[in-house]
Amino acid sequence: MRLYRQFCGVARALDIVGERWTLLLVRNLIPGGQRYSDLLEGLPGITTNLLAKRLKHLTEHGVIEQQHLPPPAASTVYALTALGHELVPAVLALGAFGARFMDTPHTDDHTHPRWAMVSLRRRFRPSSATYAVQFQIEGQPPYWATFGPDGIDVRDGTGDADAVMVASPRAFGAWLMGRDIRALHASNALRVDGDIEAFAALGRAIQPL
Amino acid sequence: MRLYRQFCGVARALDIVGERWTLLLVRNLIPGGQRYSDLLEGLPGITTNLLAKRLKHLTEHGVIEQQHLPPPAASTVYALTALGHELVPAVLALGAFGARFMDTPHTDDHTHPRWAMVSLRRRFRPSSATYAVQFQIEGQPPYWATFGPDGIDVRDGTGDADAVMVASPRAFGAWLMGRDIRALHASNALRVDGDIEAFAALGRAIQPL
DNA sequence: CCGCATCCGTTTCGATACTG
DNA sequence: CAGTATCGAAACGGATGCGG
Repeated sequence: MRLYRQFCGVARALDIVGERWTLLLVRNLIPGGQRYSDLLEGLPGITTNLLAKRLKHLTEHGVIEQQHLPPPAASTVYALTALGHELVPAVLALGAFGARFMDTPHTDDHTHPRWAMVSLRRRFRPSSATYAVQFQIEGQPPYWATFGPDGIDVRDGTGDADAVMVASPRAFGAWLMGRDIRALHASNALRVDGDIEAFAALGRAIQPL
Repeated sequence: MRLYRQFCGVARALDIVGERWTLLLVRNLIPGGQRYSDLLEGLPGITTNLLAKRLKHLTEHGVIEQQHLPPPAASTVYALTALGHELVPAVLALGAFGARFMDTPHTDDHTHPRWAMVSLRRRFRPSSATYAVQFQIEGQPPYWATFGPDGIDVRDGTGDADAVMVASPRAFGAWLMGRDIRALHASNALRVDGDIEAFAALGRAIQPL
């Protein structure tokens, strides 16, 4: 791999995460660690050899690490290290820039709930009320989010929640694009168990794109 | 050029500025527009064909534009558009990440005062006092900075200043690395005309790397 | 099936030479 | 000064193989 050899923070960062696919790989790990095959599925178009190469490269630079889950999980996942999490502001800042180009939707674009989950971190504006919610999106691992005056945290997993959304990726996407949660619930596009006001509050706190 | 084709802000951003050299080119334009040859000099290692290609690509996407300066300047410069300036937070965020790898200085790294000027934008912590200063670095175009409680602005050019630094790139670098301005001035490493307290205040407001 | 490694055609990049 | 043209080297994309 080629280095810029510049005594500059931006160049140093790009020496590590400037190659193709690398920052998207980091993006997908922000909510939590993932297995090799999960990453392949979440990065449509990447090839297996390149994914392996990027994983090795990021591991060597301390951005990610392999975590061996205890039995009976019997699986290893790649997860961001503390250093890797320092990249989150840069990923979100790039997302904020790129978001303005999302109004022209190329028809054959891939979509993925995980990318939208990450985008919540920059679209969220602190709200007065504090809630915890759970997302059960069809075909996806569960996501758990807590939000309030201090910001939002979205991550893989489950936990105590004021409300649980059970939805298809399509219905989840509609809600993220601004559709009212009560209207979606009333039309049976999705189901909410618990205090639906939690999702209504979150919806109001999310900025367009 | 290859697109990721993902409906995601991060991917959209990388479709535009994810190629090699592109974000470094943007970095060099943050203080102000530059000519083709200025960019070549400020991006050591880039080749002329690649610079031309990147300039065309960024122009097509509205990130930069050619500005034709009025006579007698008789020159055209490439400058960030309003859209291009929206990339500044992302560039600075990457710089903040990469800065932690600058403690291991590869001996053959290139250095450039312009990169350091850009880094001031993220290293500066709002100060109580408001000043305007001018940098006259040997072999470099003049830089003008204003700073105070609201932050800092560093850009190409000249203006009313409380103090003017006349220094070699090396002395300027020493000051940026934390050396006291009065000590440097006393040792004749550089010259300060005007209120030296302006540079002392700026030095105190700059975080290490 | 998961987690890669290998092979190979295509694209991009880097180095140099050259032109309006 | 401001690029364009050419060509070898490296990176990337796609398919396939292979051990646990």
